Amino acid sequence: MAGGARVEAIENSGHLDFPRPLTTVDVVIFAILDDRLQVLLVRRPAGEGEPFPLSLALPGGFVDVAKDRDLAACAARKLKEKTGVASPYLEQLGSWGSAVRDPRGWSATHAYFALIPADAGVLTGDAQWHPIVGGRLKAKLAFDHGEILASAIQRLRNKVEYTSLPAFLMPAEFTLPDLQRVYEIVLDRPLEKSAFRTRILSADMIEPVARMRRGPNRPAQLYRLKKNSEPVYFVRTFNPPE
Amino acid sequence: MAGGARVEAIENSGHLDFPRPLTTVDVVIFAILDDRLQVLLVRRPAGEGEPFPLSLALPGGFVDVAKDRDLAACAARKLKEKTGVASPYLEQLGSWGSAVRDPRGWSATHAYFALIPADAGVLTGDAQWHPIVGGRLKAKLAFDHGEILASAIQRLRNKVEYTSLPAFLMPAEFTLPDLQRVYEIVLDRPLEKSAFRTRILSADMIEPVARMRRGPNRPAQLYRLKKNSEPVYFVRTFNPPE
DNA sequence: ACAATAGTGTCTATGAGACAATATGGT
DNA sequence: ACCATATTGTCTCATAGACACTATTGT
Repeated sequence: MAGGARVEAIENSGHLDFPRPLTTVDVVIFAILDDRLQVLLVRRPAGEGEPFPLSLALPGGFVDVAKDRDLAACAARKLKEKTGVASPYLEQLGSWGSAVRDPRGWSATHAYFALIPADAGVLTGDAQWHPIVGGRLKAKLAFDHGEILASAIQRLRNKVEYTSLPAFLMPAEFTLPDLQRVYEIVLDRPLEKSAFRTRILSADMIEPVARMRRGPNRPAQLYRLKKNSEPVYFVRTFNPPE
Repeated sequence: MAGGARVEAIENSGHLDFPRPLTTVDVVIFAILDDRLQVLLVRRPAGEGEPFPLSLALPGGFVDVAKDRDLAACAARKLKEKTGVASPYLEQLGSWGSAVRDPRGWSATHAYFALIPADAGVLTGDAQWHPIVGGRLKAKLAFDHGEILASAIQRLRNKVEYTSLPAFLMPAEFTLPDLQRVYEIVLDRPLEKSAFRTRILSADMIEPVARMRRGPNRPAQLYRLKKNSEPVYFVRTFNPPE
């Protein structure tokens, strides 16, 4: 911070009295629905002076210096408001700031990245799920939110290669084939069954529960995430194809 | 942005008229000097009303909405001012914002992370190198800069396990043993010679130049980074010990 | 019995770790 | 010749990929 910032006291006052950028927080919220990766988007308001009226945008908004203790709390609040989910996987994605990204002036947004289980929470208000097809969203988004979303998708795919992140997209109980399907949906390529099982089981991240999933075929063992739900890092990626 | 943010228009204008956080950019600049990883720090000014007077801090300062086109440009400017280096490896580290990190009020900083070669640039002004010993800095830093630095060290170490990042800490020409030494300094553990060479050479990130480094023993081939200096991601980490 | 999916085993390839062997300069 | 470091090779081990095989349910 502040190498040269001149802070003058109140009498000397007027200190810190230079223009400040607008400060917002936006959240990229992913879930798996209908066997697809989907992202939660809201529609911009149409009011007078609103930028990008009625465009789709990431949920987010201005930091409320009275209400938000810190950035992560602000992101968690926005997530809770839109989805009702209280303790998801939430990590910081990065920040985007420039003179031109918001027509109202120099602005910087702190972007977060959340994974929630398909069965968690209930949508509130104007938020809706939109599928990611072929690693992209069909629609154009307001501001630079398209860029932010692309960055989130890339980060997710990247991390899925070598971490247990998809576990946070799963419902409370799930089978190994379920989990593999989620990995495959995110990576958009098939994975090899036995290598997948070996990796996941030796990572010690899930534990079997006493029930099986039954269907018109051989039942499958149900698992749940182990308590300490930190993501696990594998020492190798899934070897990319080609 | 702005899903629910109530922007009150007085009629229509005067909106956006709520308190905004202070916005700064800080840069964690690493280099290898004296066979150690070092970070560039500045001393805080002592003036009236300055927070953390005379403490050590990361170089940085307020975003200048008149001068800085975007956050990355702001970070590059600050790096240039302190080191004279124009095009280093520069990536975003994350952002830290809260009501209490700066006594002057709610503030958010966008932290960047730079790697520069030992022989690049010349320090200007108040900036000085400080060694990282045992993965930590001895001194306490102003604000939450200790936390930001710790995060940068962790990110660096993490990425060094599976990327070619240390290449950006090297001078224009270097030998493979030089590069290995830098990896070892950052990771603070020895690496195995032949595995290291195989990995680096098969990554196609460096190319031999026509000269050798000569000394009191067998000469070593000099290499340089290949043109497109994107970092390379390996599919495995260096296997951690134990 | 059959279909369908769950789960295991076998074989090969790749690349890391350990460590030995060889190469090439200066002195 | 000898020292010191560079560079290469050999052997073993872990894990991914390919793919076949076995297991267990409902119908």
